[in-house]
Amino acid sequence: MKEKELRRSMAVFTIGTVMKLTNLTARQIRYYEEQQIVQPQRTETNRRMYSLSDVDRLLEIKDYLSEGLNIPAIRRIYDEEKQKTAKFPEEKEHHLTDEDVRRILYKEILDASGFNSLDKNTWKR
DNA sequence: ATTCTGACA
DNA sequence: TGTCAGAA
Repeated sequence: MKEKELRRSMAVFTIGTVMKLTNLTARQIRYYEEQQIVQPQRTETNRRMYSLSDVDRLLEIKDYLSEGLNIPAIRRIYDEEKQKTAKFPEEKEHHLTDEDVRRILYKEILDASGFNSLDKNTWKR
């Protein structure tokens, strides 16, 4: 299943088609890149090229944002995912268990909403 | 015609 | 985030 990963990783979409696929504006797509949460490739002429994975990521970012997460929080999530990938190169699929994601998201949502007065042990687990 | 960067009435 | 300018 390495062939599939390769295809999902190949940058074949222009920002124009990504806009249609994600319903995001070019401004937003470029901004997210600025914030380091998506890293499209560039052509020799400096045009951004996105892969299927990038599109999925953009769609995912849209969800996180609507769930109340801010850019820094989202960046941290992908950074942690990258750290685990580096730690377990073999396990290509489940880098983060559903529980890991829930725990992280719940914490981030509280951070983003400035509701940090609660005891961390209250929603631990 | 499309995309890029930088800037802000 | 929108939008406009000037360049590629």
